[in-house]
Amino acid sequence: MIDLRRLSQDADYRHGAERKGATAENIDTLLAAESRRLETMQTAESLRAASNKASKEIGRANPEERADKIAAASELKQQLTQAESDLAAAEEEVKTLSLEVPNPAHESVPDGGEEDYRVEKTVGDKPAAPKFSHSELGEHLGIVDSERAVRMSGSRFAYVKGDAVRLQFALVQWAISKATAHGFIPVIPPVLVREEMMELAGFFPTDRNQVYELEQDELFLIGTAEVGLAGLHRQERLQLDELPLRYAGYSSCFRREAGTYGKDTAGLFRVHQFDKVELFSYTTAETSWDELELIRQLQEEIVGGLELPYQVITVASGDLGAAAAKKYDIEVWLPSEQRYRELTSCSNYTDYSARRMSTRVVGEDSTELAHTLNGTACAIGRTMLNIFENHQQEDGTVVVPEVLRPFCGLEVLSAVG
RNA sequence: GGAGAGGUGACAGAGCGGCCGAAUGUGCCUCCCUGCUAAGGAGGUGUGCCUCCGGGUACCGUGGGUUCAAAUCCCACCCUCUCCGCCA
Repeated sequence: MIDLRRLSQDADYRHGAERKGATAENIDTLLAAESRRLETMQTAESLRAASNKASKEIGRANPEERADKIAAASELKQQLTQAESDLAAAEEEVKTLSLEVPNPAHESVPDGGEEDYRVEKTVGDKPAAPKFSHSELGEHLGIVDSERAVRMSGSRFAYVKGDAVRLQFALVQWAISKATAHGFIPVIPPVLVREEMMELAGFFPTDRNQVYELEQDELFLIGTAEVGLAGLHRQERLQLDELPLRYAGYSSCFRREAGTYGKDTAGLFRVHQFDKVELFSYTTAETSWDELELIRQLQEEIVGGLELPYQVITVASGDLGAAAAKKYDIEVWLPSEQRYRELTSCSNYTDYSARRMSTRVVGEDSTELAHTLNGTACAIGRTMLNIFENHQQEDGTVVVPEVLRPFCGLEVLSAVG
């Protein structure tokens, strides 16, 4: 949720929201609704004050005065009921309209849409197309079996087998050890959550059709560990000296991938179920921008440590999503497609998400909303497939990155069986 | 899945429909006393929102209801705990 007071008073803030697609009309309508809400709230509260006062007098009144006083209080109560329903309507309107206004973009974010990102840096050499694409390689070695998974569960599922499993666990261990070194606390969150948590974490209603629902139990399968980490300190007041609070959540993630028919159908690139280590930080307003850089740096350490060629981009304002004020993506060169594909991303949500969650920081002499950030430490499936291609030798064998060897004891991936 | 108990402030734990934002105890903060510490004494100690900065208002698991008035009565839901069953 945006800061309505600031939206009405801070021109830069307002401009940031407009850069993300909120129209002047959206904003003015919202602000008008907000001032109506404040007005009706004041009316309702003063009526309630009068009503409370009248009620208290009844308790102290003589028996013979009671009837009159009750009648008078009853009259006030009717007015109050009306005022309260006006207020509820005004609040509803503000709530609905505020969903249309995204978290303002940071000044360093370029204008434009999906294509208008800014490349911040490029690292590593881009290999030529490999002998096997990642999906061919998986089938070739028998370590990713999509064909049988179709029988089991349908398209966009896979059996991961043999050395791919060992590689997966090595990646998890490696990523978590890197994150831990930066103070991130490892967490395994629940993968099934209530509807309310999906809303509070900002995934509902927007991404509702991307989420699996277990109707019988009214629970939802998370699409990322971010859900559990964002909700960890809901309605809590964090102490300034315990910040930043950093978490690295490891979980399976489930996505329906609605509306992606025909895209990336082969291999592990886009599947309904995958594992991921997700970073999440709670900070103050003063430190969140530094924290974003820290997360990005950690992500680069991970991707770079795996010796994958990548570029870092700053996502343009129109492609940010509602919550992010700024977002970096790390895109890895995928040799079979001869282009960069997204592997990780990290965002500063500033206070937008914390406002909805009511996560606050108690300072020296004031309490303010926390700033939250999140980022991918390692999307296992996608990282593996990037290794399959970028570390593939001319003969089609795949060399395991140095840093993972202590964790899996493999130098080269072998075929199953 | 079956049976029962319960959800009140940092914690423990009271609370007749009005004088309850809520006793009391512990903890915490300030001060006094005191070689130090402990003990003892005095005062203070929740959060959100609105504000003409005087205040006002809301919150006792959540949401409804009854009433002039609800922590207190009614309904539904959620959660926790105990026992039994099942189980990685």
